Amino acid sequence: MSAPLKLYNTATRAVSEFKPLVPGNVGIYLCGATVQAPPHIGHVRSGVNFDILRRWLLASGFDVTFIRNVTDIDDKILQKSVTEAMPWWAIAMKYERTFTEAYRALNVLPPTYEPRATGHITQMIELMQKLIEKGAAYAPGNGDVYLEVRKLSSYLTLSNQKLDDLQSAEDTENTFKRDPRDFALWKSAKPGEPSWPTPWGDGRPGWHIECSAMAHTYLGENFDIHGGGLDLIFPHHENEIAQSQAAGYGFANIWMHNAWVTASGEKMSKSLGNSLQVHELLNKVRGIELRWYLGSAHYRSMLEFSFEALEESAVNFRRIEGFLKRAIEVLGYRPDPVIAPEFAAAMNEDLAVPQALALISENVRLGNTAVNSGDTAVIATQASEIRGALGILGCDPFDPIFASDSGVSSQVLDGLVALALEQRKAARARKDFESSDAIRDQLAAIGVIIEDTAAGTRWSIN
RNA sequence: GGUCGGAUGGCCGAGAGGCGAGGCUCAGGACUGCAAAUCCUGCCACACGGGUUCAAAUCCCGUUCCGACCUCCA
Repeated sequence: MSAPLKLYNTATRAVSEFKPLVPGNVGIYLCGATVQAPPHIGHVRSGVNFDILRRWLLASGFDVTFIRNVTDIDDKILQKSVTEAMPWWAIAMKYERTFTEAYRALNVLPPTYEPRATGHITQMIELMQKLIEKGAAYAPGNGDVYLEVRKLSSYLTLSNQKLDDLQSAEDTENTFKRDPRDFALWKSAKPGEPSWPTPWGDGRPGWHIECSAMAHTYLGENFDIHGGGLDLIFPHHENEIAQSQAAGYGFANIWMHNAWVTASGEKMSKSLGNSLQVHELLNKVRGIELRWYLGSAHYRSMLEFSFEALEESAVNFRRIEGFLKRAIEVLGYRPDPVIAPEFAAAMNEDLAVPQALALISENVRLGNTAVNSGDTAVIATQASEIRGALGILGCDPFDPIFASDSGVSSQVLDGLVALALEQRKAARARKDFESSDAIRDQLAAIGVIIEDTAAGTRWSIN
């Protein structure tokens, strides 16, 4: 490829050339879901954004090891366990499935591995042991284990804060901390809650330890990219860095954070709560259209959600899809995906998807003009470039994951529509437009849209 | 209080000293029996006040407004 890939690094607040630790290989750790509720579109925006990164790295010739964790134990899961009267592990699995389904509906590639927190207790204990040995962490004796942040040589470098400037936590009930800013690596067992044995007593993981342990397990002491939502910078990622570096690991080279989905300017999870769940929106638009929408803004920009914007975005996508369908009808085959140099240049500039979208629009325009004039060479070129771009964005309509059902039922459908179109054609031939329009209206009423073209009448399902 | 990010045409959304972003909507036009689809044309915006410059949405200074995080939110 021509120009090198450049990425924004939250740690340096700058866009710089991406150089993997091992040439040709990229290790990515993405903070995945805490499975305590079904995913809303903010969750999957993160999934989609990093999926685009992954696909682009793959297309650029890298081998990518992509780790996306599932945090299947935390306070809220335990709360849900009470309110939903189910074991905590059943809650976790129930919601993990909803995430898996959402990712699948949006064509987010399955990670190379998807570790669960509770499957890595051993690694967490090892990490804590190391931290205690090095004097970075302490076990006050009640079963908790804390990281002593005052002792760290550096802390809060990612969020650029000063320890003393932080508003102190309100809950002063915890008297086991040496400093209110120390955070729990491990929490002592409370009655009725799940726990695992450790040298310091029975308990369960704190929030941050699992990611450090799992990233270390699968990607090693140093790896290339760590990603997640903007809101994870502090405390989650700061604490991951603190733990890992105190243990002597280099940890992540580049930190990437996606911005939120907002509504009326506010972070969606605040203003709309859980109302924008993925499965709800999939009743309004197809998965490929929702993905197109979520991927269309730059990953570091807030995406201002509205149903109108979603619908507009879907209309835009259907125009692209419409050209591809027409192109294939004219050509008689599916042009193979090709990565246009301009598209590559845009993607290499910190994944400038909006610029890439403008290029696709140009491709569509040129392609449609070529369809009108019958210039098959141009049609093929434009269609190939569009498919190449859509493939990276995870929105290729011919991706099998988006394939609509085929088989017997669609054969019958083809036949029925063809029958109706024959009738209409006959009516038009005898200038009986009243009848022909009636057929068109009736088809439209059941969701079959028809278009008369120079090459004949084509139809599609609305 | 600390840290970080915004403010762009009716809407979404890029860009970042001069050269049209793009999409959606809308208004004309071409094509069509009429539609639909498609193409063409138009709508020329950058929170406010100063300044620098031949030239500022873009740089500098100041102001206003909005949002996020501050120890279990993507």
